[in-house]
Amino acid sequence: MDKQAAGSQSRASPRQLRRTTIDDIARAAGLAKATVSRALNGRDEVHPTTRERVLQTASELGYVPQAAAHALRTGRSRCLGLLLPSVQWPWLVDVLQGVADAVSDAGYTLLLFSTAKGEQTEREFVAKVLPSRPMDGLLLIVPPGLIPSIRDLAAHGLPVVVVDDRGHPAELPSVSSANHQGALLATRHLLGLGRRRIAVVAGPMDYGCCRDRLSGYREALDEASVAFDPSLVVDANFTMAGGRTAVASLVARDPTIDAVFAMNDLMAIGAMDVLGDRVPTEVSVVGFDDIAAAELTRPQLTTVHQPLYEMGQTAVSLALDAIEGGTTVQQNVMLPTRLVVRDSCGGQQGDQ
Amino acid sequence: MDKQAAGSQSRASPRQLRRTTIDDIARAAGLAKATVSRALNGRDEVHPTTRERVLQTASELGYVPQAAAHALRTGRSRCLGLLLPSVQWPWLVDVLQGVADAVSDAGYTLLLFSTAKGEQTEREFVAKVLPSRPMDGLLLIVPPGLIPSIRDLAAHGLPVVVVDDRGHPAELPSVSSANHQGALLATRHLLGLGRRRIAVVAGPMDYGCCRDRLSGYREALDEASVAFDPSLVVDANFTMAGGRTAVASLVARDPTIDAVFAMNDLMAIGAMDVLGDRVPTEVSVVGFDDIAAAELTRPQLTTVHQPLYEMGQTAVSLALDAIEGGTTVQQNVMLPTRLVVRDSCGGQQGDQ
DNA sequence: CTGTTAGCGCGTTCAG
DNA sequence: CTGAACGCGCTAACAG
Repeated sequence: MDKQAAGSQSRASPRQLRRTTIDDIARAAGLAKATVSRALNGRDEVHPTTRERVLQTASELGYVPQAAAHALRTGRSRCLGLLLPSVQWPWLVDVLQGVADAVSDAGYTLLLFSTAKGEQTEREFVAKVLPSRPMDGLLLIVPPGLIPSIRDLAAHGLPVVVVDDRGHPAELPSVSSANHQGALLATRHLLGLGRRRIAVVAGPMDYGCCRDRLSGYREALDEASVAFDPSLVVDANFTMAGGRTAVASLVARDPTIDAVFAMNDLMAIGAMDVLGDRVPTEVSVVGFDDIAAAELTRPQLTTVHQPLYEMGQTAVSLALDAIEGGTTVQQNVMLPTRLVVRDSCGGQQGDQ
Repeated sequence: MDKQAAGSQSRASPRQLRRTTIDDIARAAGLAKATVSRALNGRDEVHPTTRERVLQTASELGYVPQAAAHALRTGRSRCLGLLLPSVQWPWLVDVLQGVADAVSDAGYTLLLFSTAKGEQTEREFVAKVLPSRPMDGLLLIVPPGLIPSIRDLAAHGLPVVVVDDRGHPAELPSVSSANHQGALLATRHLLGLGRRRIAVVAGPMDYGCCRDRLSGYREALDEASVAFDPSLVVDANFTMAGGRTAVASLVARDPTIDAVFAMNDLMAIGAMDVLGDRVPTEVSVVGFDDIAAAELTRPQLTTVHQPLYEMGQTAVSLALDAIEGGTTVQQNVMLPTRLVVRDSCGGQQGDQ
């Protein structure tokens, strides 16, 4: 009994027409399914004439391979997953766009997972979503905490690429930017302007990027023979509000501060908020990331540019290499940063 | 070379290479695949004891259903697609987060497609990605141009929800915000401040939202018996740069302008750039969207708040209704807007 | 209530 | 070079 009998619409509703399958095109071309499959995928040798006939009727019938069937049979879905905390972190959108474009260029589909809803979401992701294997590779932009459970999955054969934070022993392929170098440039710039009491508004120190940025700061200080003063470093949480309270308490207890190096732009903006008119004449402020908003503040924010879009692209190509090359090539790519001088430090154009 | 090799230890080690299938758990529990499937999905009546046994051994074996197989068999993938121009439009990230959270809450997976790379990408999406059916429903945030081809797909049974722009005859389910009302509130606010020469920096008029915002502006003018002057309306493209040039040319040819209503925040910020110190004393500026950056400018931008996150959530639930209800319920949801008074208009706190 | 039997659409053995 | 089978993992028809 064939419920396939296309003629009889058992349902009255205007449901979709039956999709054309390789079987349809085989019948139309007077060939076998197998031949059609081969011609379409170019896997085996097929007679040029036959191949042409297949391609012809395939396009006539408007054939499009069915993702689910292909995935079931081959075990690969041509999907890439991206796990991130929240798209509302401004620097993330550029990475995301880079990922999205690269994924699309490669003929893949992007699966987006946000853990904004908290740890519950993370656990579910690791326990349920991941093992259902809806993706061939996974890009990770997450706080350090989640990584261990992910590493297990990587060990089971899922290519994983970590973006932005290689604070963890670099066991996983990763893409980061030159955090140390960026902080070095920023601090040198401040020192070049004559600043000596340079406060640091730090991010959480379990982030590798934060540790690297701090070491860059210290290296610049060393170069200039300025002593490192731990009391000038205050921890915050990457938010504007965090930057505000950090700087407020900082200047309250030490009025000699003449510069602020914030480990991201949001905190730098918060700092400028608190400092008000003292920026840039009395106090210089420099940020990190170069998010779009850095041009919106008055004065415009001098900051360390991270090649976020390119980081996204690179992460994708690393994952694709691992997937298509089959090899889990261990690779840790670091992209350069550069200082973008705007108005929040005073002085004239300089550096680079 | 031999991926089978690991099979030797697959029994002893808890990290089996071969994924456990419904078949494994059937064998382990001494039941048939079908029974296991029923117990797991709760579709048919299963004896409580049996069900318990199945659940038990399933969790012992660490069973997780395989997405591809389920999708092939059922025809549904529990995936929702989101098509958008570029995540770099600031207002979009809030919508995106709302979508991402709601999709995840529903136990679905989010597929993200960006057409930032241009029309080429759009065509490929409609021609290749969509018909491969990797998703059960599609959320659309796009320029008006793409809609027609999408409507065809909707007619073939794919639930589609349009976000933000219902300029097209409302044939598709949609989520929008009260654009007319928002513009009305904004313009009233300006008029209440004594402004009479209110320029409009418009977006492209093929967007329904822009037409609605213009009509709101005009209604407020009518209420106040202020004549509508077409020469005060200038088209721009939703960007900061566009806002700058629009306002520059506007004030050049008409120095009497005492307010600017920009149809989005980016253009409003561009306007403030050009107007400089004249804001807010001589010229008031009001925007639309209430993006995060609206609080970053000095003066802070007074603007019309759109419930972007909620719009994303709502779009998802509309799509889910259509998918799970089976019915293509025609629904057009409009969420309220409100005026957020900050500093860019001068005067005192007022209004709504 | 449960087991048996068929496929979903595709790629990949095997024969010919 | 092509065709006929088989099966990926799962659910939906029928029996029993």
